[in-house]
Amino acid sequence: MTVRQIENMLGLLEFFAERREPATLADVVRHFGWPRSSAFNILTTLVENGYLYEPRARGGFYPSPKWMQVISAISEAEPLPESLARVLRRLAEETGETVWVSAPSGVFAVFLDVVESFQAIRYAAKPGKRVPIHITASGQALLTQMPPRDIEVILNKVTFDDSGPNAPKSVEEVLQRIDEGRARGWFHSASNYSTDLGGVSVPVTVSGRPFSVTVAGPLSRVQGKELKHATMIQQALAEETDQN
Amino acid sequence: MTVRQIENMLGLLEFFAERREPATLADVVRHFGWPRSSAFNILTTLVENGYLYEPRARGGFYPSPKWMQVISAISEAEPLPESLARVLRRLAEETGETVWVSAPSGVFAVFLDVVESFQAIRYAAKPGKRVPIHITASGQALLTQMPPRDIEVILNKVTFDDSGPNAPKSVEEVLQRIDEGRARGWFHSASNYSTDLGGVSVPVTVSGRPFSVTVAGPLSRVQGKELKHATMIQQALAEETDQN
DNA sequence: CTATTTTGTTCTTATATATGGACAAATACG
DNA sequence: CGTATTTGTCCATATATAAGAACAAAATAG
Repeated sequence: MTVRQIENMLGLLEFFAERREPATLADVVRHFGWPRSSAFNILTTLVENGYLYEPRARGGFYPSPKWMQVISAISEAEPLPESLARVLRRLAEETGETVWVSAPSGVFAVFLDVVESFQAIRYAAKPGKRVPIHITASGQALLTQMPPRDIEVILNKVTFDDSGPNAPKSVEEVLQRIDEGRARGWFHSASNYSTDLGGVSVPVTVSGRPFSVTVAGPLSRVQGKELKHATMIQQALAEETDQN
Repeated sequence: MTVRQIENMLGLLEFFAERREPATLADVVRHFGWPRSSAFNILTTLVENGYLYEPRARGGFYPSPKWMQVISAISEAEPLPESLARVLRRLAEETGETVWVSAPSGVFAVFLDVVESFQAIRYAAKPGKRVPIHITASGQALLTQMPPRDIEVILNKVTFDDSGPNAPKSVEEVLQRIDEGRARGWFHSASNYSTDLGGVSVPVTVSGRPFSVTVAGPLSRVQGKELKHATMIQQALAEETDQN
């Protein structure tokens, strides 16, 4: 079961991130269609805890710097390695496609950082996006770095429901693709999950944590470039990171 | 009424900010004493929305970089003016006391940024802290920058419940102190709100937004230094900000 | 200055949901 | 390798709470 009020408040945060200026109670109500009293309760809760304030005296609410204080404490403790950020920037330039770093999260791979392609037709994704770990290139590149026991546990829980046309259809097929990818040094996907999306992913371990770096775009544009992209990723990783 | 689930999730965030490493469901339950199923629901909600992930495959949950993405979008839009940050750092050094910038928030003044004194006995405060706008020096320095109409509306709503020994006791007294402070160029408080706390605050408007800069510490240490501190704040503001 | 509309706030109750308990899966122990 | 313990997940229902309605205070229009 999901907690509605938490989703509401995440929605509110994203609302402010887009709007980028204070909003009144009425603005919030208009945007979300929430009952006034409910919106009022949400705003009040945030205000009383110091996470929302009224910058210009009766000119609406806006998230306070307290967020920054808390979040930066959190992300300084377990930061995305700077080397991977460099790799992303470099690959974005070299490939012209959307590139990202993922990490495992249960039966999913989460995107930790994304640099979107500048091209009009591109794979649009944001940090926090999750894709099934077993049928995507990003995911398989993560799985391959785990001890067999962990892989087994995770694959025990996956389903093959939301797969694309070219996705593996059983745990055995997944294990086979992992073996292939491991031997090859990179993983690829062609409409495994999102139709018409093709991508190449390379596993990398930085300070003991498993990541994968992926380059992806519309199939029409990336097909045939798998080896080229894989090599670019590997080279970028080799040159930008020390401990690998 | 306050929304419990939102407070829970703020608590969770602060828990991670202190802990600085992944926590399992069991860790969370132990810390908060929540029922397992409830904690599970909260974690699940955050995970499904991409705000929490499992960095090391079955090694607990941790907030994802998605927080950073959203929060930095928010705080870039309405940042604390860099000039005020400089003022704070300088005053912290010069005075050796705790210093902060506040902004209005309804009947409260919120602390936007704080630099705590390094001394053992000091006023300890964090961004997000709120104090009554009408009985504190920080608050009065904000009020003095508002049009009379706004002041009237705000003072209509205040109460004199949680006042310290030296606090003004009526709206008239507040208005009088504001007049005095405005004439003097700075506001001061001696046990107005927190007993034994003394402080001096100076109003400043940056790009149309009202702020106040405050220096405060234990009464025993700051008493008699009001004018000195006020002058230091004014000088720092004059030298570090252009548009004032 | 008065009437009208908008915005913020309080309260009660029907309704959504937090929770206890029961289960399953994984890990630790003997 | 079998048993005990810990951890994660599901579900029905008693309980907390979200939301409608009604009010008050400001802002805006006339």
